[in-house]
Amino acid sequence: MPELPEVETVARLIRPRLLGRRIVDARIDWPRTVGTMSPASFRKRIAGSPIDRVWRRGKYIVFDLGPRRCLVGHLRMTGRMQVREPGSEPSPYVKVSLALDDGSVFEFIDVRKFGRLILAEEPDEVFPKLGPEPLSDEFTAAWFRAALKRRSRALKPLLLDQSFLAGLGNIYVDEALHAARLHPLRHADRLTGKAADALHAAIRAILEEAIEREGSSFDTFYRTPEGQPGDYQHQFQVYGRTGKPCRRCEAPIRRLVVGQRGTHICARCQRSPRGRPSP
DNA sequence: AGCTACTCCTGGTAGC
DNA sequence: TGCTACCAGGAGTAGC
Repeated sequence: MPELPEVETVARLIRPRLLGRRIVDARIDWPRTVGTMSPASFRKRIAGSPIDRVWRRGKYIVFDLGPRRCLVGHLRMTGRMQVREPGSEPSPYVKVSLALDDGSVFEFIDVRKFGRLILAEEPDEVFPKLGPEPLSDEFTAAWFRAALKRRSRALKPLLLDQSFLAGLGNIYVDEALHAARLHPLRHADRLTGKAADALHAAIRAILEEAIEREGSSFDTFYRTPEGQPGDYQHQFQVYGRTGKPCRRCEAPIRRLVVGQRGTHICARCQRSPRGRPSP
């Protein structure tokens, strides 16, 4: 599922194809994708809009479309965005198409239809409360230490909470916790400063490397807008490696369920909150 | 505050 | 081979 590195990759790859273009028309094949606005209204309002900027916040991609108009996209589970050349065949599972002034077409593709592409005046109308960007200067080790101290929740649900920290999802949370040798059920306020710093460093390092590798493509869904798979899945230490040996200690990777989410750990490297290896 | 349960979806796969 | 049942999960919401 697309998380911060995948979303950042999408933004980087579609940006040069969109900047300076103007949207001339829209086609909506699945009305829910554009939220509560009617397809007719969406089409009428977006036509003629210039694409001034393409940026990312957490897992959202935002298209600034002139004064007091923007398009806010979220890929959720299986969403993709791409810009196809004039005259080329439409992709399967396209939910929204935006015809651009050079003949190319922006496509929002989404097999499971969870993704959204919302037209609004300001992004804040669409964004829920979002925590800091993990790769920004705001996300310092000191801030993270203090923020963890204020929360009693288990690390896994806390790190998945976008209002705490924006951009992490199931994969990168599991990877970061393993890198920092922390069990997903450890409680945030019980971490030592050293452990909090290790987690902070792990989150940043993993996200940076994943972006460098254009994200992860562990199943048939995620592809970069150029149609290429990402490369970070080869770096996975725990995610999707149930039963395989931990690359650090050889113990088999275990899968558990935490907060309805599949969770992957090395029971030897990541000690349970009780201080014993997980059952 | 933070937990669980439920909802939205459908391709892939396990089991028969 | 062909069918059915179930799984994956981000995030919003409801209820406790």
